Amino acid sequence: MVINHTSQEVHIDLYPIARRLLKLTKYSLEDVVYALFGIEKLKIGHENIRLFWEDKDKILIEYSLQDAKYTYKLGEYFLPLEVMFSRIVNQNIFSITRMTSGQMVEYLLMKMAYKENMIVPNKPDEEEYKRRVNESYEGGYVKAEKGMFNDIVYFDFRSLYPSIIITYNISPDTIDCDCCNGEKILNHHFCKKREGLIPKTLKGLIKRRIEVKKRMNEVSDEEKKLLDYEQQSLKILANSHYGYLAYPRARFYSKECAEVVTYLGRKYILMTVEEAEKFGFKVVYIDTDGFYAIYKEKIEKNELIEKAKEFIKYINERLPGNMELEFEGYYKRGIFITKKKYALVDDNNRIIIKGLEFVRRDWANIAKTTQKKVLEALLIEGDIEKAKNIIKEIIKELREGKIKKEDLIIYTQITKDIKEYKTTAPHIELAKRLIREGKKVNVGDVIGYIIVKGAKSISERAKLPEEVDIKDVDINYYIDNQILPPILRVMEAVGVSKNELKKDGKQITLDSFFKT
DNA sequence: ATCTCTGGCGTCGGTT
DNA sequence: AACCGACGCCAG
Repeated sequence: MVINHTSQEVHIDLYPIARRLLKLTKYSLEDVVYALFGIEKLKIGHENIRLFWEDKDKILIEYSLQDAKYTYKLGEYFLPLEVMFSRIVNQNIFSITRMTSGQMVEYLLMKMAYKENMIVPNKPDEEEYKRRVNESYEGGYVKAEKGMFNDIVYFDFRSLYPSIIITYNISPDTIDCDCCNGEKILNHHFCKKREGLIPKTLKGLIKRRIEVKKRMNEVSDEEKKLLDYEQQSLKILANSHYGYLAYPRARFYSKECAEVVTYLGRKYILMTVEEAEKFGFKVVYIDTDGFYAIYKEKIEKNELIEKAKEFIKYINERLPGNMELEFEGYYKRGIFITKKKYALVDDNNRIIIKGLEFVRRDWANIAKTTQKKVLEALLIEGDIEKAKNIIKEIIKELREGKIKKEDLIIYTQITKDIKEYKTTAPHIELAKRLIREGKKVNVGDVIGYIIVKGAKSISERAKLPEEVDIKDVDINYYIDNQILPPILRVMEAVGVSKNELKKDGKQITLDSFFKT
């Protein structure tokens, strides 16, 4: 896909951009373009090759026109961000579009190092790379309490890791310098006299972002859009610096620096949580740089929000450097299931779902939508009985065969060469069979499959959707392994135990309970 | 030929 | 039945 700028020889290949986007989805390029821009799907594939020969001109013109539309729309949508990266990192757009974030950070740091008259370290050789890969260290702090809560507030640090790096001057060129001998953090100290390369770079990015955001309020809508892209790209780059420090192929690698960053992150989130509890909050969920809390006693919503703002003021007066806690929002109800899995609803009945099966690609649609309906019943209406009825209803429909094939497809990605897999799994076994049949399966392909009836293992019963007759679908698999587990986890979190759901039944399966 | 990092859950298919 | 490694995908 190519943009040709007629007045000069600008030649931008949009495929790398499209590929990056597609990697995140289970959809084809055509599907995505259709969803984003509403351009009709059209392929010059087997389906219309006959048409191609019969009516060569027409189809060729149509195809070309559509290709141009695709290209234009993709460019319109993605190029501004790439252009901004290009300006900040000072590399041409062609290169930028095929760079990873790690590479962009590296080029930016090299540019800064040049300005500072610093010598840039070499890339590691393979031996050094392997050594680095095996170095591991502790990351963010996570803690979760199971249950449903009302009147929840969420606090989080504004760019926690970047602000720690700046505040403590953490950088490969400042760690354990010979000129200072200050306070030790994890047995390391950081130079007090010279500003490090990474803090300096981050400061620049953040300062520019603040300026851009300020300017956004003063300009036309047209210009505002562009500034928003600039602001976004600055944020992405700033947030990538911590990861870059621990990236084994980085020139400016320093596991020690990364380790200190996460250590301080844990220290500050725990300290802040402790202060919040002293302030009267009860913290129910913590993850890395933010936490959800309720108030120890029942108070009005407005009062709660006042307390939250008071706490923000109190804590920010005590946080060092440019570290800052923010009051992100109020939620009228939330269900916390495990670490990394929870759902919330705000005042406008907007539901936020994190980590649950609903947001994952590798669960069948029927399981995901059922979970969402249950969450809606619980979060918006607080109605456990209604949630149970939804489950019964879905299972009844499934038994009656009222189900679309598409809702049963499970999508899983092939992430490496088929020969390298050590275990058997449905998508792997299916991919192996496709290869045996002479079809091509590439790394990165997303395989969609449906489980059919039979006595063999699940892997052996995974079939391509087009091979499956709806009558052969293993409904029991979908009920017991797809629909029930995700919703039971939700129900358990709101205090309905599995046993309770089973009633007094000993051999009564969950499935049969829901049938009645 | 790689693809910024760690923490974490849950499935599948094995083993004991 | 309990446990474990490989795997995929998500949160932050």
